[in-house]
Amino acid sequence: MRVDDGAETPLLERVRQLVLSGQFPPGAPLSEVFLSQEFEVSRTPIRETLKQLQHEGLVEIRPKVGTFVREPTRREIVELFQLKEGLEGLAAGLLARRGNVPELDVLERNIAESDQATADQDATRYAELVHEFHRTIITGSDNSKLAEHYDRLMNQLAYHRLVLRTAEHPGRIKASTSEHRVVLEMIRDKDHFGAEAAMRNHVYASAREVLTDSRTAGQPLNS
Amino acid sequence: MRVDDGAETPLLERVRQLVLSGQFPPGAPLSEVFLSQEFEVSRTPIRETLKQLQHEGLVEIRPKVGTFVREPTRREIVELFQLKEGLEGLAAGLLARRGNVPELDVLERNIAESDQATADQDATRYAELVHEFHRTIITGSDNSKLAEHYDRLMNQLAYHRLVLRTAEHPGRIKASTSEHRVVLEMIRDKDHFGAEAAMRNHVYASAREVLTDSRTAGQPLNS
DNA sequence: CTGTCTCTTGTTGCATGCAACAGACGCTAG
DNA sequence: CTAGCGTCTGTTGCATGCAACAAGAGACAG
Repeated sequence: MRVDDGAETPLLERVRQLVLSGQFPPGAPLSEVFLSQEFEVSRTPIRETLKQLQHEGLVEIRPKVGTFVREPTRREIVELFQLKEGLEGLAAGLLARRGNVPELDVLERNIAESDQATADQDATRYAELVHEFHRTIITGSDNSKLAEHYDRLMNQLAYHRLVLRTAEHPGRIKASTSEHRVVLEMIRDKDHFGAEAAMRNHVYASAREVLTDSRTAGQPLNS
Repeated sequence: MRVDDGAETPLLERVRQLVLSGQFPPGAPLSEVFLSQEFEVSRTPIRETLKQLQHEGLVEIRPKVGTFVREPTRREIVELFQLKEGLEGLAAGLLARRGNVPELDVLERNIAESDQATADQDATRYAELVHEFHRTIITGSDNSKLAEHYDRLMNQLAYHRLVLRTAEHPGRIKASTSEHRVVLEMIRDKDHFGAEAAMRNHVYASAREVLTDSRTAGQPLNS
């Protein structure tokens, strides 16, 4: 089960991508009639979709006024990263307790491929692999509710938009992969305390990277 | 900001209470027309409400078939308690870092009142206070996103229904209040590692109590 | 008696119409 | 020039109509 129901409504996905694409600046109005024309459906399903997106924190619905693209404030991003640290740490700890599960080999391969991508200077592929590593930790925790909340969190963070910027720091890349390796080692040792701590340190470090970077880069992270 | 939008729609709250009240057994159908008559609104707002409740995990919408009351499986309850442990632990740690904030005095008073309620054998009041203690930890973490996810989690757990059963174990009550005291002490000492650990231990212990109790009690926790 | 096919009924999913409201613009008075 | 007021447009919120679909009952053949 992913973020909403069993079979993700294509419409929800499409509208979400539209707002995540960034082609609407924050604060831009998303009128129901406009979207219904854009996606060739009636206002009713658009309405339902917008409510979901509001719930995910991607848009803001001002009652009787309209729906607007919402960019998280800097403070919210900090909060979300704190949560991310907690959830991923929890997941790593749970995964460590599970012993030898196939996810561990997936992580192993991920690290190997990450090394390869680093050698190839393939930043895009590297970003993908990072995402995959973290996602595997989550699914490997074997806790569907945790996964649900995590997906929700990542949607709110619009994570890929953030991580692309940091993927260009070569120093960070090396450190990050090394941290991944430590996490996996701890998990293999069934050291769930260590795994949780290592994962949290890793998330914390990457969050710091993203936040300090975006501050200087003057991205439109309002407030 | 609470669980959904700024000003909680009364309808959502009312329908949620209806399904949480337990007067519909799990699996019972919730037809839109029935609810629309029950609450004297049209099907459209009912529909939106049901989608929200599905998202909260309280009902299951089988497309083209209908909406049904959903009781979390035992496995899901375990998962939710794992999450609860993580989130509340995280919150306690964050609160500990904040130094002297008014929430600490609220917690202090809460413990005092809990002692009083214990002396008075007032189980209902005690359950309230427990809930309040945990909620204060959350708000005291000063992380609105954490609070959002927490509220969502608690809705899924239908927590009060569970905790009422455990409130009758006098031994557990004493231990629980004592654990609360330890948590507060750690927070006052700004020992965020200790606070987090203490909080997690506490949540873990109470979860164990609830789960072992309900297993023997044969509550309708299916699966 | 059992398996299958059809039909019927109840339900959802979506489109659309209408009323109510928020906000902006322009006009007027001071 | 400015403050205040009225109107007007665009938008949402909700009600309702209609088509499509799923599941169950019943009949019928084997």
